[in-house]
Amino acid sequence: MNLSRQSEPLYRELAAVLRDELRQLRPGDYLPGELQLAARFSVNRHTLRRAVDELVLEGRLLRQQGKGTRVLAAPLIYPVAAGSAYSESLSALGVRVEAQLLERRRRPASQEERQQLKLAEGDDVIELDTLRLLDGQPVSLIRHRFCVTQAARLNDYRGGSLRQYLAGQGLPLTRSHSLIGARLPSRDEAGRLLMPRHAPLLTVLTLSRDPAGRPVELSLSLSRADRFQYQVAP
Amino acid sequence: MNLSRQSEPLYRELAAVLRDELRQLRPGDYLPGELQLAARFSVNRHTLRRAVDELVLEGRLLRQQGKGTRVLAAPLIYPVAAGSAYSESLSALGVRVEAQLLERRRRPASQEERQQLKLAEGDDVIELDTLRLLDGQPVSLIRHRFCVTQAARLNDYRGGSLRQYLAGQGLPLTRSHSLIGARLPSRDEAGRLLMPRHAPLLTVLTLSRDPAGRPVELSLSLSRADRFQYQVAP
DNA sequence: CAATATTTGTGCGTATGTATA
DNA sequence: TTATACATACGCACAAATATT
Repeated sequence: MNLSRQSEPLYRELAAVLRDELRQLRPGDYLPGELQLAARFSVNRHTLRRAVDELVLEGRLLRQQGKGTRVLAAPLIYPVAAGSAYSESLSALGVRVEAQLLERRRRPASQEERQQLKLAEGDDVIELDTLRLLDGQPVSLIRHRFCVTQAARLNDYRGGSLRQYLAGQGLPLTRSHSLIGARLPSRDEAGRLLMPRHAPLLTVLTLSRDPAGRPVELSLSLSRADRFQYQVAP
Repeated sequence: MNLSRQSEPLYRELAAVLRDELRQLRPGDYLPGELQLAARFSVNRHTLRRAVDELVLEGRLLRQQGKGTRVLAAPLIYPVAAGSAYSESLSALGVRVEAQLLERRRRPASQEERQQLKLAEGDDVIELDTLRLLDGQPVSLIRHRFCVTQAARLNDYRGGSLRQYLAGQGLPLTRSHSLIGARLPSRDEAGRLLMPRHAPLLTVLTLSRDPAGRPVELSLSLSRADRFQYQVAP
């Protein structure tokens, strides 16, 4: 096979060929070994690895030392309306929504938390970490922080829609404002979301208020940008 | 120098050392050459390059073939209110805002454009590409698409705030809804924004309407996520 | 202007370490 | 234990972009 195109380096030519061939494979399939592929294309293993690097960066492949290199599921975007609850708008689309409670902590509030939630120095916050799954695939990692005055209401929460649960407890929340950004995941976050470290996260920091307008919850959601977009509607 | 490694690979130890030393340098400074650095740490040039790769991935360094490797400016976040015009909210913060018109095209509308802008089959759109600079640094790449009926109004636009210009032409626009996501830049986009290919972009697709409520403009903005966050306020 | 040096980019070869089956 | 997979690290050579003489 002749990979002579001018101007493009060999490893990117290779990446293009592999990118194309990936479409013949199903998610979860393993790529042939690096030595085998390098031999097939008659290139050095380093060069083959560089080509594979490109596809890993693009989020198409997942490398696992000792096991092999797997094809990842094709990205799917689930638009989400900002105004409504997370779960409702999605289940309306026929998507299976799950939420797992990962951890529950109580600790002193940071300065930013005190400012946003109008807390006094020395106050504690309750922190809940949850993982959101859409159709069984992890999509968002959410860190909720509540005033400690709401602790009693949160005691029995075990999973599922947190906003629905709170509404049932007599505490309907409305979003007050959000700050949206993007960054790369930490090693830990990438692990929990089963994503490559090189694919971006969409970050949404939201302050929510109770019906009386008091700030109650500060949440930071980290979502796989290849599975998720955030919709702002009037 | 002994880079004792228990668990951490050499190139990441090196990256940590370099990351630390970068704080002594000013943005725009050049790093010593690769051969020089490799010699100083007594490692192979590949290993040194791999360490530098890490910092390039993190957006701290910019490589330029034939010139050298430069230290980039520390990330700065400019929150932007969704409701107001891009320029106003920023110049209020004392930031120098510029907009360059890169390109102007007229072409047939795509299906999505016809649907969003309520156009008929065969209608054309006017497409303007602009580059936004904050304090002289490129931050956003924006693609504006207008109904061809607005063509006359756009003829004299050469740069600066597009919304302000249009308001002056008797066409004040208001945002109707936005879809926010994140992805990695293409090679071309990264080049125009002077950013590494591995740092994420925040993408905002916005539909704007004229005072009568008619959809007039569809814009897609691509912003460096390390310089930009999007704020949604009520 | 041309020639040359410097700097990063690409590619090959080899060896060894580490995780997994 | 052994075999196989990916991970790290060394070496050398040349190409391409840029700067300098």
